[in-house]
Amino acid sequence: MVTIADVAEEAGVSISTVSYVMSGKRTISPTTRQRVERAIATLGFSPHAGARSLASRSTNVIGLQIPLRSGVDVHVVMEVVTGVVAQARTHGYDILLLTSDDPRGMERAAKGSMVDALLVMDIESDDPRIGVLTHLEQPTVLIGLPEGRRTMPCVDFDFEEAGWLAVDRLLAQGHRRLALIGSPAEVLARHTSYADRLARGFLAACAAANVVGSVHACPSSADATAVVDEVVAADPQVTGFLVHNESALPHVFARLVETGKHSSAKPGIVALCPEDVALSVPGPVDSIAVPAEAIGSAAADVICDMIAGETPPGVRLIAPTLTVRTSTDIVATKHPSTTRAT
Amino acid sequence: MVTIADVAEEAGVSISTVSYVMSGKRTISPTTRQRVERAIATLGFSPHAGARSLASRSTNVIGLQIPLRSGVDVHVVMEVVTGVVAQARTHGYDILLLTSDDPRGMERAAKGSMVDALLVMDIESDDPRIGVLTHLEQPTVLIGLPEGRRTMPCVDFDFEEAGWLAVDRLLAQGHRRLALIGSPAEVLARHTSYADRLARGFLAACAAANVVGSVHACPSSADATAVVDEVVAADPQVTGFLVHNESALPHVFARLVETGKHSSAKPGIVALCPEDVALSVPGPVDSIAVPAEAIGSAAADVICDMIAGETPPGVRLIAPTLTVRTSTDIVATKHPSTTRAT
DNA sequence: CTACATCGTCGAAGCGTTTCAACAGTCAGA
DNA sequence: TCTGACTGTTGAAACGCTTCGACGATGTAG
Repeated sequence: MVTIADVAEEAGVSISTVSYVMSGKRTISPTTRQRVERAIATLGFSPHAGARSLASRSTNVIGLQIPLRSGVDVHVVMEVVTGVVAQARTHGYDILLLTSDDPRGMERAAKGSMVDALLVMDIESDDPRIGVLTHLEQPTVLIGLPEGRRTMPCVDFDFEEAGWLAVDRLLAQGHRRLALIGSPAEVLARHTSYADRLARGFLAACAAANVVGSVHACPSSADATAVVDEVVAADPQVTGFLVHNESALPHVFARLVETGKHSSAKPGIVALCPEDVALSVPGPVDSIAVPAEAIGSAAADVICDMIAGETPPGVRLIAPTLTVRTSTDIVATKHPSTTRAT
Repeated sequence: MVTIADVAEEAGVSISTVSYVMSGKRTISPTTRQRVERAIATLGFSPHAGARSLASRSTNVIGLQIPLRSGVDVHVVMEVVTGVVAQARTHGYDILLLTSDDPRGMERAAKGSMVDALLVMDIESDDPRIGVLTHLEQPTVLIGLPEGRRTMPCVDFDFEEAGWLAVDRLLAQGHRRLALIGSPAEVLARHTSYADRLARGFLAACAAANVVGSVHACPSSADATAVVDEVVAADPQVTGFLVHNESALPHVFARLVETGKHSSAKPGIVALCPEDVALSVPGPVDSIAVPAEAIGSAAADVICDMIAGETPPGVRLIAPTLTVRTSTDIVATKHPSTTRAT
């Protein structure tokens, strides 16, 4: 292993000079800098992460808790992770993967100084992990939005607003009885933050417009077809559907087309999903994009800022955007950006 | 921060004694051990990972390179990751996420002593990263199977054998013209290891049986339907289909049912995908499970053994299993385990 | 020409572990 | 009773880096 001492010797300078060249924390003459940089290159030196973290009391690693629970949308999770990793790297941070849903994994990483900060996904409305997290020294950011007093910075897509936006669109198309075909039952049951907020926005918008709206759990499989049939059987006059379930979307779409509830002439669906999923369905659907990768990079930005000592933004919500595909004039209706602070 | 010195003082012993209690590398009297353990518990001590890695020259972290390229099956990737993380934890290892496809990310992690070993997914038949990896000090395991001289331990599902097995089944059902509906074109184009091997096994089995077999790329979207139509148009007599594309499966299934190529009475499909995907399709299909999580934990086992200094097994392939769902007697045909070594 | 910043560099003191060599104490065998 | 082996414990030396304080050398103002 090549150490900083080897570099120092090769360059004919002291160890501290090499260190200062690398960190830029002191002014160094151009000639010295060049000699050191050349020595680093020739020897292929890269500093020992452990030694560095011991001396500097920081690791340049962020712990990322990702959900393994059933019912979560892997596609979206992966995109969020992608966004986090890529953006964290631009700030010079690596990602340590934490998967156990039990918060002791995070505690272990934090107390063992393995990470400088924690990023937690798959937040529930009343998440039991938050208690543990508040006692840690490292800054923490939630991807999601718990209910009640928010003691911790949060980043997420504005699902509540997305509910309003979808209802707006369905109303504009003349629908007066709406259904939200949502996440699998287990996701709703544990009050996953995004599902709760979407339902809240959807129902509030329906109530505000004095229109009937109902929320339905839906499995991520072909059984989604059955759910559609049940919803229609329960209220045959339902004509507008907000679908928030990536895996179920193809099935729901197919069934609604079959039963004449959706066509390009008479559209009845707004899909809430990543763009490529909306495009992969055999026919046009209006959709609100879940900007999963953007959520990830926003979260990475926030947490890196916090590590750098900047004050966290409280809550940062990414505004939804509706893309219309069912009218002949294809337009992207951008919604005003709603970055709120708490 | 509470250090080992605090624990030592609290317990009334020396620092080294505390260290030996934790590592178990020396015999300690029961009374001392208890005192130390109590002190650790009261103070809530957990050792500083950086200091530990500096002194012991090992990090207890494994770097995992996961693919972000287009066309890969996120579902399968996630399951592999799950398996890796869970199994690595049982060996006391954490996972550092590396996502850049450029091998310099891995080099950085390795040379900076951030990881004790590397696990690389999404291997291509002639993977350019392997050259870089061989020059690293840390042991490396590939999840996948490159062609040619294998200088590195590999773990994977036996896709080649799966090709044979699928053909066996289709032949047994009386099919004589077979098609493999496979991965997206970009995956085939870059010669992703599993796609190559599956095609090889499939074609070899067809040739051995003196039967027509063809391989087709297929996008992971509703356009899969078009691919089915093209395949059938090109050779209307094709009756047996091996489908290896999780996202396309529902569409391919639907189209083959519509066109009368598949029904429970006259089955024409073998699906190669995770079990739950095969079960989510609206009707019975025979399937060969891709045991993604098992691949992940097998890889974790191998790499942990290597770190522990045990000799690697060369190549470890997990044998495929066919599950028959289209006959009235539902049986799992287990294939003889084929763990080969190179 | 002196006084005083400023600049570039260096020596050395940590950072919190692990682990080696050594050392008291106990015990069994001669 | 003495010797040697073994047990349980300890002090101190690494491990490779960051960073503080100090120190000449140079430039600038009085």
